[in-house]
Amino acid sequence: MLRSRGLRLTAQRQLILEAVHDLGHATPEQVHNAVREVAAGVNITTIYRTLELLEELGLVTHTHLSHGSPTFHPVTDDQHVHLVCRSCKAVSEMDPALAEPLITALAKDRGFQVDIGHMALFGTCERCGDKS
Amino acid sequence: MLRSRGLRLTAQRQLILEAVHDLGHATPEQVHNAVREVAAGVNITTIYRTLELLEELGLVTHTHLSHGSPTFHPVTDDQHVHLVCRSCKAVSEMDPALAEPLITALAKDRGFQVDIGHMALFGTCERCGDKS
DNA sequence: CTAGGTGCAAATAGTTTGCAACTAC
DNA sequence: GTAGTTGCAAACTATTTGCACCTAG
Repeated sequence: MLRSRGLRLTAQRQLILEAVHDLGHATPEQVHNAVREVAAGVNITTIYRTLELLEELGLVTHTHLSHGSPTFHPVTDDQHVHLVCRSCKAVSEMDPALAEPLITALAKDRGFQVDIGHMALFGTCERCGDKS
Repeated sequence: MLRSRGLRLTAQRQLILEAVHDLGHATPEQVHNAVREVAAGVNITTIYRTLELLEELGLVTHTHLSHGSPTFHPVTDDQHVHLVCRSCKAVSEMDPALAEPLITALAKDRGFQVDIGHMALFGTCERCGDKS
C-alpha cells in the first residue's frame, strides 16, 4: 500500500499507525507516548511527519477538539462524530446517521459537502449537565 | 456591566469588544491588528487577557476552526453555526435551526447538551466542490 | 489612594524545517 | 547504491506568566 506510492514501510510507520488504531483518537503527543513505550527512540518529529503522510494516504484523519492539538483517528472503521464535553473534556462518539438530515439539507440548500469525519460537537455531557 | 463585577472599563476593553463585533469572527491576532489601527500601543497579551475576560462575561465566545488559532465572535446576535471550507478556507454561517433535530435527539438520547455557539462543520463549499 | 490593568520580556507549548546520518528496497 | 526516512537541533508560531508601572474609580 505504501509501496505502491514508491514509499517505504518502516517500523516507525507501522507503530504509529498501530498506535492511532489502538488509541482510537489521540493527539500527536499521545501517539508519541504510545509509540515510545514500544520503541523508545522515536522522535516527535517523525510522529508529525508520519501522521501527515498517513492522512494523505487516507488511513487516518484529524479533528480539532477544542484544546490546541489536533486529534487523529483511523479512517478504516465507520465514520463517527465526536462529542466533546467542555466541562470534563470527555470525548465520546455518536452515530453519524443522526446528522444525516442536517448534512443532506446543507448539500441541497447550499451545495456544502460536510466532511463527517471532521465533525465535532461541543457541549456538556450528561454527567456534567446534572451537576450544574 | 463590567463595573457590577468590580472590574474596570478601560479603553482597551472597549476597543477589543468593538473589534470582535466589527469583524464578526476573528482570531486573537486579527483582533490585535484591528485594534492597533486605532490604538497602536495595545499589546497582544492584552488581547488574550481581554478576550478571556469577555468570554467569562458571556459577551463573546470562541470556536476552533481548523487552523491553530481559535476564532472569537460576539454572543449578542443570534447563535450561528460556522461552515468552514477546508479547500478555500472560507467561513460562512448557517441557520442553527437546521441543526435543531440533531441537537434535540442528542439531548434526549444521551443527555448531551450541544453548545451551538461552538459548533463548526468542516467540508467543501459549493465553489470548491464544483472544481474537484 | 489602591486594587485592577497593562506592557514588556521571558517562559512554554505545539509544530515545522534544514541537514547529516541511516536503511528499506 | 540511492532515494526515501529519520533524529536532532534550531526556528517558528501561538499563548501564558511574572513583574514593575500605570490608571479608573
